[in-house]
Amino acid sequence: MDNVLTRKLEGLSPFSQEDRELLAKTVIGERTVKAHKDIIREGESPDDVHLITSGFACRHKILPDGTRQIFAYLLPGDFCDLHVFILDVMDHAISTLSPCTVVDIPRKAILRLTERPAIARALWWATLVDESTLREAVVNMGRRPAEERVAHFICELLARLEVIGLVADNMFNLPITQAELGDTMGLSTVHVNRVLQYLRRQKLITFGKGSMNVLDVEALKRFSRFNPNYLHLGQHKTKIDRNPQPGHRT
Amino acid sequence: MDNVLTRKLEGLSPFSQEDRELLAKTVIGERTVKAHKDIIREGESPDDVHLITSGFACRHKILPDGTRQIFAYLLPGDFCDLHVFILDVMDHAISTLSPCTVVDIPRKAILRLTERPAIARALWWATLVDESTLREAVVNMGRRPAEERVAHFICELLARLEVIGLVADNMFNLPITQAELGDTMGLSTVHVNRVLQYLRRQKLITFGKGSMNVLDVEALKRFSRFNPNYLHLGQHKTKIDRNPQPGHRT
DNA sequence: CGTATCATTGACTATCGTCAATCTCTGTGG
DNA sequence: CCACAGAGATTGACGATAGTCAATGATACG
Repeated sequence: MDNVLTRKLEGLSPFSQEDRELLAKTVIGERTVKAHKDIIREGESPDDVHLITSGFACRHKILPDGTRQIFAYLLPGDFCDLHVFILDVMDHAISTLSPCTVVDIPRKAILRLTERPAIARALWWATLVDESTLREAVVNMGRRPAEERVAHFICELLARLEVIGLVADNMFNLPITQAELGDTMGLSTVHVNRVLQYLRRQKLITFGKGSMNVLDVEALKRFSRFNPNYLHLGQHKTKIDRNPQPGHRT
Repeated sequence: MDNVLTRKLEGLSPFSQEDRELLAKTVIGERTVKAHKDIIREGESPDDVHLITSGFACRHKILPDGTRQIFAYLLPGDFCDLHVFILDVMDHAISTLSPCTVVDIPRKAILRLTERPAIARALWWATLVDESTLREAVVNMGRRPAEERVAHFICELLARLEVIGLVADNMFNLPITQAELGDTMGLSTVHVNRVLQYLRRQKLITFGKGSMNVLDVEALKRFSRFNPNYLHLGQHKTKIDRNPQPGHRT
């Protein structure tokens, strides 16, 4: 049974047995972190790199006026701060949304990983997919009305969680509040609530008690014009993109 | 006289004479591209990497309904598509906003660059700064009202252009239309116009005939709560951040 | 000049935010 | 077992920000 990191990185291409073993040896020493705790704060420059192995965390910034913007969800298999190798300090914070387990990986171990070309390439790939996901977040905030925006976000989470095996029957754990969803989508809590009700009325989803249930995947994808290309799923051709959207032209 | 690329990459740390020479040898063979032309289209996987050496280009996506979202400005010294080394295809397009000059650099030449540790590190750094800038774009779209959003964008451009020596007297060339500004900020053309008028009335800027003039830099930074940390300017401590904003707490 | 592109304006609308109250749980202490 | 507190979800009323539409200016270019 491979760990989440291996599973995710093999999205690009399969590893040799040695690479897989090295990865397994590297991902050891899980610790638990409670919900709503900081893993790294803005301004810090941690010695270890942090890998989420279970639970939901997020990258976010808090503005001078106290409002918050979340710009990325970190799921099991995601690195928090590979970049601190190069950039001196964190320019944003990383906090847990739900209880998480985290592995602290020393810089040295990461350097050892990057000596293996296949792994180095996979890490590079993961970074680029993060960047691509961020670009889509800009599109989402800039050009989609609230209903589509939230729907698109749900499609993205569904696709990403499916890859790491955390979706069953189009349903997944999402133990976050509507206020946190608002901080993610750039919407007020009240408006998030209205949007969720709309999506429920449309029989697209149900959401409550920390669980998201997508009732009609195809309709949700159509509604939000979800095109999973930007996730560069590669090997992971799961059912989420077996029916690619034809280009809409109006 | 160093080229724009060298000048930009030395923001992290100075290069040896050999590294500087290698960079100079690599950046040869400029070609001109007219305004509003695609440099790379979505879906392509170019053989060469493209470096902007003068003019403004942008990363953008066009949505099914025809609306467009620009999510990054590419200035002289910026690479368009270093990532196509790893990701198979472009998930977005890159087009010129103004007339540009571009250097096409073959994959091989890039590989030769990355054999020099200092250069490899600098390229890695540049990629991470791009990502950080993208994060700030999400914050900007999600949590700032239109006036601050546009003001913040102007501060960012000012800081980035200053580093490469394209600002004189707080004034810089910006030959783009208000519609393009709208596609950048997630605003309608009409609203961009209203916002620009507001900023003019406040005596913060003037903008017209392809030229942006920041009348009161400090006031503009204060107004948009601009904190340049995310640009990781490093060596480039120019006057833009000689007066860092104290943390506002309300 | 005539045309095209961009900037500007006004009137109207709609999306979304704010405020404040209420409701629904869930867990806790008595 | 029940009352109560606290967190989060939900509602309604209202206002503000930003979009749409359509007309009008301004400028540049052939």
